[in-house]
Amino acid sequence: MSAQLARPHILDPHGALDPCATCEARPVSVCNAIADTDLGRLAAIAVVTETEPGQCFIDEGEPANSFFNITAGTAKLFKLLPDGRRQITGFVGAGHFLGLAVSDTYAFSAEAIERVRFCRFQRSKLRMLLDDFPLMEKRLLEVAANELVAAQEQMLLLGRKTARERLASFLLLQSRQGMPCGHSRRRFSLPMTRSDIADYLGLTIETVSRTLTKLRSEGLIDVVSQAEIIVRNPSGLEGLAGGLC
Amino acid sequence: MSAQLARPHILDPHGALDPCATCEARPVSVCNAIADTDLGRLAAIAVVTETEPGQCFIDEGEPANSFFNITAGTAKLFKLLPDGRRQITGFVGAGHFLGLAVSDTYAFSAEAIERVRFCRFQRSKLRMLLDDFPLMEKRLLEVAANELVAAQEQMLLLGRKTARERLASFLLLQSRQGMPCGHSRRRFSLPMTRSDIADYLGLTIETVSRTLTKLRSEGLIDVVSQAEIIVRNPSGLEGLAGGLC
DNA sequence: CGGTCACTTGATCGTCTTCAATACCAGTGG
DNA sequence: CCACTGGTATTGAAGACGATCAAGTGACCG
Repeated sequence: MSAQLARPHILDPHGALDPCATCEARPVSVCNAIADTDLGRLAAIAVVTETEPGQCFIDEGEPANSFFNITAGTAKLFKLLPDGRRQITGFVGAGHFLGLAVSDTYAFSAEAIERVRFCRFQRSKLRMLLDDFPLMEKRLLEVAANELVAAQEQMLLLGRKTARERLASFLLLQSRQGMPCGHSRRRFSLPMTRSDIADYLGLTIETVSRTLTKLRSEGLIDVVSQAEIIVRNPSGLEGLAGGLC
Repeated sequence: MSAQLARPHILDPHGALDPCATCEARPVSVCNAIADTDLGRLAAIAVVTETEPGQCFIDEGEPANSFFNITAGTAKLFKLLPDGRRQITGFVGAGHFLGLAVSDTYAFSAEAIERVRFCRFQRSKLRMLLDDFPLMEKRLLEVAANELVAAQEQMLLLGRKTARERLASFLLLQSRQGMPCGHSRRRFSLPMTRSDIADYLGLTIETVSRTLTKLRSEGLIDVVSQAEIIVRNPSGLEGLAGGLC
């Protein structure tokens, strides 16, 4: 018998540390639908992985063998046109579940912006697990429903809002990122580049840059550094964004 | 005792005709996750309703008390900006389930294009029912996942495609409407107006009209009547649409 | 036959894109 | 310490695509 580490109370039956029990993303993730006592089963099929910034960990069109659950860092999801035009469909952080599509290939690509850590689940294994934990399936449905609402909001932005309105909406969204519902930060930093913002808002980097400058000159925001934003006039921004809920 | 109607074999225990057993939308709807023997419970909480074209049956921002399941006709889903700009997020037909949002108010409005028939379910009642039929919850998750994929495709369209490409994508989508996966019709009719198409594609009616004329003059399509389209060159359209899966 | 409504077509305009130059910043090596 | 480099962001000028404004067409209907 090999030497045991300390803290045997968080060892699972196989003698390894249970990563799920101590996972900092659990409170904000679908995993919280699984009781502590059953957490070992989830941990048993989770493969924790880390990626460097700029690294792609999901490729549109490839066979969809895995589900993913982000536990740290930020990634961008995007779709490409044959000629290289790109649409970023979302920025995802800790707690976000990926790969829900029913199709047998991924419908989008995912690339790490910051260093990203995630759990990878083999689809077939997770599906079996879900059969035993209907509560988690319920949570997934909730999550999917919320994402659908967000997607519709983004369609409104892309189809009908001006560049100014898009930037205002985007900045407000970022200021609420990770905050409890109804709250926001006045000061926050953007982990993504201007190019990412442009491809998320259906604009060019030049228009993003120009519009940010304009918003700054009007006193609505402050651009402390390239990545650092301060919202000077939240209600003004909200007015511009046009009733983003 | 009151007089009985004929066809007693499709009477449910309460003596009313079971609408679900004979529903023509059932094969294409989430209801097919419920076994024939349990169908009475679903029918018991379904309120069948019909709406005239142009009538709104879901209003964005109103308390979300009901789920809906379209059984006939076509409706448009849309969001509005305070100044009246509109983005149509989808056209939905028989089998489509509405109201999945977790929020306590609707995130979009729905208006009948053709005469629409749907089942209305009180949210609380359907939620209780779902607890007893996890298979239906599974189906809902599948449906939501598929809609999410479609929404991302639409974001790509709205954010990065030109007017020509948007029309091409839209026409291909319509030509596949209601067809088994991988199939499409060469000839089909559009139930919606140019204004609806414009608000779905993030364009104006003038641009939609002009672009259709252009596609016709190039021999890609034929516009038989205002509502009737024939695809003359499917692969040409697909090339334009740019890899719509 | 006049009215309405949806659609089409034309002319002009404006927002955002494209192309191009410049600024900024961190890292590297002389 | 300072030039050099590569990547990212900003700013400027010109151009294009789609929007806006406006007029005309055709179908349907009372």
